[in-house]
Amino acid sequence: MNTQKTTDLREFKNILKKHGLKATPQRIAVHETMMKLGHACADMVVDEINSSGTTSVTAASVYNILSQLALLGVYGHRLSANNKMYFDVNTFKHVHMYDCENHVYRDVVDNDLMTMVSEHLGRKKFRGYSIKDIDIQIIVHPTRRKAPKA
Amino acid sequence: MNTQKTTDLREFKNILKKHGLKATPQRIAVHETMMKLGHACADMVVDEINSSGTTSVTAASVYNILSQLALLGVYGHRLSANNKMYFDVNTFKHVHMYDCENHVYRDVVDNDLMTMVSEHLGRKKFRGYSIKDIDIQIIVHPTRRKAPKA
DNA sequence: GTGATTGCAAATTTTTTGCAAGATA
DNA sequence: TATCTTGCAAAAAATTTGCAATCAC
Repeated sequence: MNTQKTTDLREFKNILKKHGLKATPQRIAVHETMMKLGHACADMVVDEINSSGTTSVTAASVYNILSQLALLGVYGHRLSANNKMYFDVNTFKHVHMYDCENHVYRDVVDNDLMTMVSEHLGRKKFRGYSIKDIDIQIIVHPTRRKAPKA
Repeated sequence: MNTQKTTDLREFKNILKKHGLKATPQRIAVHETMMKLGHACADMVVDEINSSGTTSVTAASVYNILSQLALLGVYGHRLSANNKMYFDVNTFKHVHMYDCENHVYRDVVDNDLMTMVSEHLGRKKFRGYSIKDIDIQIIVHPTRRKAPKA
């Protein structure tokens, strides 16, 4: 279970160094974009970087970079209902709110809930398995007011 | 939020009829397989059906059938960490246990937990959104000792 | 300098689509 | 019979891979 956070660029470079990874412009750009977007999938990051004009990346590199960082635990990651891998700069223990119409994630900080659930589940035994993580997602949809849809 | 269950074949046919869908051998086979497997993704269903010899289906049809049934709320569905859509015959409100090594889902019936979380979240307000569902997943990995596995 | 990293294009994997042939009510 | 469904093959969409060129250290 991951409980770290990496929002500072300097710290990010330290993490890269610590893992023997080079601080390439692409990696920096990806991380800056992730810090800006919060939750994003590869194509969003690619577009954001390439439209900013400062750095240029290919999709393949972004996929590699994001996966690698997720593997190191620097990012969280999850598959959304629209079949894309979303990465999350914030690896604090938190709940996700997922807008299933617009495919947007938002963090919900609710320590009471996390604690409550963790403690409840900690009391249970799952024969042959160890709990690695607990994932809580609140699936929401925008409260429409005008245009009640077809 | 879905709270129904469809494990009976007769009831399944009624549901099809109710929605104006025909009780084709393929749909029956898919549902029987889903009842047998509990949680499965399209390719698992295809293999299971085609290896049983009784009925034959193509992948495209299984994808269509499963998606359609999920849309009707007959099945639940979720994307797993190995990037495949898993369907779930059981649409009772329940928690999922996900073995992230073998990519296997199991239902965990824990009404206390569901109630606790629902009540807790019901008290919160999410501006502009309505809660559609609450998804709790316990990500586990096998406690290697004597190879639990299937 | 040298090994890590990127870019590029092609390959893989999962899922979807269009349309003709076939089955169901 | 009229329509819904399936099968087939090709198309899409997301992600991965192989390898040469390039860059960070």
